[in-house]
Amino acid sequence: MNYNKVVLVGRLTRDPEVKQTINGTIVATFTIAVNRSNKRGNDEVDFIRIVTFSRLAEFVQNYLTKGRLVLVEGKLRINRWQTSDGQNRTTPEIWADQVTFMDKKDDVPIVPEAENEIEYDELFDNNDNDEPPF
Amino acid sequence: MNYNKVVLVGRLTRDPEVKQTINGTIVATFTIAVNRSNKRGNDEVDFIRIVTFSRLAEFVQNYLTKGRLVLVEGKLRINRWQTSDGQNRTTPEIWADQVTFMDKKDDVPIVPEAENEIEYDELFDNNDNDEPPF
Amino acid sequence: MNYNKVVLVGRLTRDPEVKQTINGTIVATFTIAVNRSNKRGNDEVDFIRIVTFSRLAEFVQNYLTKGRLVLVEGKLRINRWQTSDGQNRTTPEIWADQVTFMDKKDDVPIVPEAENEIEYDELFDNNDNDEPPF
Amino acid sequence: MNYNKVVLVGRLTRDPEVKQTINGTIVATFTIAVNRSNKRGNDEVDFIRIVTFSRLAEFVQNYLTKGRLVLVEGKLRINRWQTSDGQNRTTPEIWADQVTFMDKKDDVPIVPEAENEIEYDELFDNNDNDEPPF
DNA sequence: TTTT
DNA sequence: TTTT
Repeated sequence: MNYNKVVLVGRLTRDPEVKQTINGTIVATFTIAVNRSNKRGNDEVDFIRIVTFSRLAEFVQNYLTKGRLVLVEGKLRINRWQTSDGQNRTTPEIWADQVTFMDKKDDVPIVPEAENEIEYDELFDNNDNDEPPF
Repeated sequence: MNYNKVVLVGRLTRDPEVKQTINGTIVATFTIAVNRSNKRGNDEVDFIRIVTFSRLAEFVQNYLTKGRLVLVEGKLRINRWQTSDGQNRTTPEIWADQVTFMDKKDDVPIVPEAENEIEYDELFDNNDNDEPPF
Repeated sequence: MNYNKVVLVGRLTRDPEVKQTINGTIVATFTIAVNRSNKRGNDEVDFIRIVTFSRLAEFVQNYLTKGRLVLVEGKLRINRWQTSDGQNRTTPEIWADQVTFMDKKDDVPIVPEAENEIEYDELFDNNDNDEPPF
Repeated sequence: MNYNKVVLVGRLTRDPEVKQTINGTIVATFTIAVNRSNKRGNDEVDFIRIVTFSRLAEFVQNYLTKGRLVLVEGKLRINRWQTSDGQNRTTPEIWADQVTFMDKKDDVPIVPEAENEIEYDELFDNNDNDEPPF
């Protein structure tokens, strides 16, 4: 009974950083600048940290660079942690499950999100009446 | 450079229908009534057809019933097809990749959507400075 | 207890059409082609009809043209109607409440969506302790 | 060319707090707990701060209470501020433009979001051919 | 009926 | 064809 979805379009503030977890999973992180569309200028920005894993992280590593415009879909996480002197801190970040280019540069592969890989027209026998395909 | 996302909350108008594709994939479909929140009454409704596959379809088959309130996330598809006498028709439907209960009945399992199954706290060595965990 | 949200990114298949309602409200409609990102080519498309009103319709009329890439946010409506010989038909369309360019051409005004027009920094007295601004 | 949208479903951790800005605008804030749907238990939660203004804030003040399940739609803001001793801090929050109940208690008014208030059926002259209403 |  |  819970739901958490974020969709953002913005530009990379730097090239992504890539690390590996202790069990070998690749993790790519980057920050996007999302301008707040206010009428008189564009001085307000949110800098939002994006985290990607595995196959999506490899895509990010290989193709995303500073300045590119991307659409990011994922979940908002509010990470809670402590400083060395025991103060509580909070870091927001998006765990992305989809990243799509919104600008064209060189040709770049589409990153297939995790989903049903079924071909629609192969699904059913033809029907020959006035009903929709399902 | 394309994106397609739909999020709906509404009630099942009937129990789901379950079929199988010619290669054995299970397909469960149902319609939800999504009321348009107009101020003076609630007479306007959109009846929206939802299609689910595989594991999600099994979940739908096992737990969704007429009248239940669900959140559905997926993609809008406008299917084009022809009647037997050659007329063009169009059927909108949502190919869901997530279905979540919004009402409580008996206890029911969470359906895990396809996603990164990584445990956050196992990811990295502890850091002992004033930096966030990544 | 209902919710209906659609977010799409796609290209205009033609220039918008503009009409007026019987009481003078301007209505601009257009269709966007939203490609389904399948791996081996890009042959599958959804053609989705978008409807805008009033101030947003004027923006659409003035700045949107065939081929432009836009992000559209709105509600899915399944309109039910009858043909002249009494057959039931159904037409899906998106009633947009936000349209944003995703490609750059000439400079074009931002269309302010209906929202809270409050300036953040004018909101409160300065606080001079360790608390966030609210 | 920027976009920022968040949709969350979760429960209020406390009753909302209500303040006023220096120019009289009412501001209601509250925190929702959004559980991460992990398979083996439900120990992980994100506590996400929600900010509402004006009419929506009044609705929040009058009807939302601790424990209620709500759907919140809005924009993610990463507020940057400084502590009294000059340290930089960051506070994430959602500026909501829609809040909807997801549980039923007593009957409660629908809060109309800012949008086009046009009645569909009053829009056009009747058409009596095989075309959809627009 | 369709966009790149 | 329709849910609360």
